[in-house]
Amino acid sequence: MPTPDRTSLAEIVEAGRELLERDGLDGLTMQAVATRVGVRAPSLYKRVSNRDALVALVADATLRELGDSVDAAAGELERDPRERLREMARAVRAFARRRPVAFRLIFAPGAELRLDPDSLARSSASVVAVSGELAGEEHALDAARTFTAWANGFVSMELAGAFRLGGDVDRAFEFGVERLADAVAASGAR
Amino acid sequence: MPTPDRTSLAEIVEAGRELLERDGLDGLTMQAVATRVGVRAPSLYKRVSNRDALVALVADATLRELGDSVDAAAGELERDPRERLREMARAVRAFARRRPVAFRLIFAPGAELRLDPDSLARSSASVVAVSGELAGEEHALDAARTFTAWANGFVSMELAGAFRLGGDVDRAFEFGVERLADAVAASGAR
DNA sequence: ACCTGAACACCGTTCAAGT
DNA sequence: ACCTGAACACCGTTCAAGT
Repeated sequence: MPTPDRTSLAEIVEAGRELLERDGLDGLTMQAVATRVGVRAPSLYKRVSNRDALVALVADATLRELGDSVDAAAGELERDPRERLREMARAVRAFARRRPVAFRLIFAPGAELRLDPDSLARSSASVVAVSGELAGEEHALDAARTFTAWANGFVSMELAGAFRLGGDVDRAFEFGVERLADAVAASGAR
Repeated sequence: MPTPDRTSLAEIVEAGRELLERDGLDGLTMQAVATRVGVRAPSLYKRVSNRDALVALVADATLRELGDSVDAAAGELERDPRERLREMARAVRAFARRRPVAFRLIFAPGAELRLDPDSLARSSASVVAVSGELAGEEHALDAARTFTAWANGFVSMELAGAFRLGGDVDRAFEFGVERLADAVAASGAR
């Protein structure tokens, strides 16, 4: 005899995202998620195979949101590609500040977490496009990887509190964007 | 009546490092460490205040080792700074492959982990020095941060399996080193 | 068909009792 | 002064029993 559903996968993932940001990865427990969606912990296993799978779903949702933010920042095709690259870098940094815990989860996951290739592809599409404009099509992928590595690395180090030698971190960020744009553009000129 | 020590802090940290690499952060349990050093879990609390503190000691030991590797790769002062920068980047990548779990732990720590400022300073000294040679003293710190962000970002993404769009990752790495060296050197010319 | 309480194995941590 | 067993609170996960 059927019972009406008392929760849903989407609600569970959303609860996971909120708990992750509020209480860290350790605070994302099955019991806390269950309480938040109004159910007992064992019931979660009807929708999710285990905690790691739930963490992966949370990471994937965040990766897609990041991809959308960067896409939006990339803006119109007509604009100066350097300006678009700059805006994309700022969007990554703003996103990391909005969801610091999830950002770390995506870019330095535990060994078990495998990000969905489709989500990865979507999240990098606009970076590859702008990089191609700057560096030329045959260097688009290498240039996109160089830029993405710098942006994620900078933001990760900032979140980790690794910039402790003084100096102005905002200025270092803007310095980096301009140098990266130059570097990538230079490669197109060869 | 005193009892002879059956273990030491150094031995505990070393056991933690081995377990971390072998079984991941989740495998670094107080019980596993205790077994490995031949003691019961409660005894560990004589030398370490709790598990997080032990994890921090493990991270710090790894950060110092990374700093030493990069220093060694920086080599002689007389050599071409671009070549030195290249070797330093390769040293970071080699280190990450040797200790992937610990590398991730350092660059995307959980919220609680604070790296020791002294260890951070030591590990970045030679990068700042070489960057200063390339970019000029007044841009040394910004340039070092740009380079370090790229190197750590690239290696972290590689470890996370984030480069899935095909293409040659080794080539992307070498492309990145050359572009970063150019970018940083260009800033010295202004 | 979904939900629950009970149960199991495991973990971090504390503490009184041993030597 | 260090080490231990026992205990507590907590977690992930399974499963038989309820509706």
